[in-house]
Amino acid sequence: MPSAKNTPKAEETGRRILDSALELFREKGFEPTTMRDIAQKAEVATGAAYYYYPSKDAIVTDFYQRSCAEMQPQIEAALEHAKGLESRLRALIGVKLAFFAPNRGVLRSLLRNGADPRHPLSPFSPDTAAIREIDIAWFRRILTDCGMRIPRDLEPHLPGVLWFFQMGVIFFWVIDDSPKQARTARLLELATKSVVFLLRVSALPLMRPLRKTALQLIEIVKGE
Amino acid sequence: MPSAKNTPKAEETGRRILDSALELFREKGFEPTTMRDIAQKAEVATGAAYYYYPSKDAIVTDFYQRSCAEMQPQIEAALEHAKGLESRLRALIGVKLAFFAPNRGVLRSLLRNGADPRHPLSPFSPDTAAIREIDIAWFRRILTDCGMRIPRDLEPHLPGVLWFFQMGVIFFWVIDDSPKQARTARLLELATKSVVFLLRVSALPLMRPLRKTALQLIEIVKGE
DNA sequence: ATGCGATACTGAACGCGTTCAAATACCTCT
DNA sequence: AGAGGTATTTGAACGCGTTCAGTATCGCAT
Repeated sequence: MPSAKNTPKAEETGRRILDSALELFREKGFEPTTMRDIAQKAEVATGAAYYYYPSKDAIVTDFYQRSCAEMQPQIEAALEHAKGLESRLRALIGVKLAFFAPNRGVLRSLLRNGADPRHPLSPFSPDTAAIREIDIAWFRRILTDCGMRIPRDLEPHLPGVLWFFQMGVIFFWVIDDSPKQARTARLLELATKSVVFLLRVSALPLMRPLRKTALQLIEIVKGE
Repeated sequence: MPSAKNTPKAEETGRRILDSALELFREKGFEPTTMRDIAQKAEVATGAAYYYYPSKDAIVTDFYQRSCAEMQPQIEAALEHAKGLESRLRALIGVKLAFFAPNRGVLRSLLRNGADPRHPLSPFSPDTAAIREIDIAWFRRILTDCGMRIPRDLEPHLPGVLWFFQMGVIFFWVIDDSPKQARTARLLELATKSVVFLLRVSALPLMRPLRKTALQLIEIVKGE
């Protein structure tokens, strides 16, 4: 949201800046597009963009936030058509990849500053906590709905772990330069299968010590 | 190597630029340090640095390459004192963390452009292939020396997988802001144990189908 | 209508990484 | 010693993201 300006005219200007930016990003990529380009296309002065967005990166963040909102009904619909944990996981991640497909390059610039939670643009930063929570809630819902027996100790962490898994897939996807990102498609297929399998066997009594170790690792990475 | 200048005087200038840069990086961080700062401290004109280094980032790359060379004997020594796969893995990774400890922030800037193999600074880029190969060779050696039975099909991929594991630890380490990076220490301990355990069970006949799946995942990620 | 405060916008300027034409230092051969 | 060429060094200039002191525009109470 372009800093939530009140008047209709201002909102219009904000949209024009966002739309111009995204079009240019898609056209020539994030870095080659200059703020002067964006302002010119939106028919405002260079500085105007900064009245609406604190930085060039913030435009991408805004795009990402809007996208998340837009995707909610699509995710809902996709989960309607898919039953079972595995196909639902695939569906959930698939919706996101399909949605972002025209803007893969834009997303890449967002993940540039990667996993450093210090950087406000990172998917792990406090600034993006709200979006992250919404995302994680979907995984939580899928897990509780699937009727599968989930070990008590693992349960609270699993949505976050699956979200992390999803981020990995998305990360691979933005980098994947195989034709039509075919490698990502194969990865998603096989990795989802594997994740569900691991989840299944993790409930076996025999697997208790292994599960406890995994749990410890999760806790270390999460930082208590 | 500062573009391999021949005369002694030029080499001296190159070193002065590198040393000034590293000192400033350590002192105030990578981004706050400007090329003008570096040049001034090295007592040359602003442009001179670019005669030796094509970019600010390249200074960090050079530092990284020199570090790798310097670490070789230390690694050799560490492996002398450690026996067994697990403790050797820990020792190998431990040497790197200890070596880079005074320059953790500098390394962070190197990993900023993270995992995009398109970016020349990435540890996965073609430009850094030489260093990567040296690194992987150590893992290969540890594996062959440890006398453990390694499944034939997994064998060619394992050094690369362990190297990837190491990169994960290093990545976690540079962003770990717990006191004295205690979390990384615990992660290294537990994760190394787990990796060796997984390797051990992967040879069990019962695990064949699981291993084949893992193999497929590795091949997808490696890109054939 | 008039004035006034907030909102929306302007464009010059800043500091950055980087480039480059020009100047200088150095070496070699006669 | 001097000419010519290469290696090194200079510092102004460029384009970028960003900032900011100012200007215009608008809604509204008087």
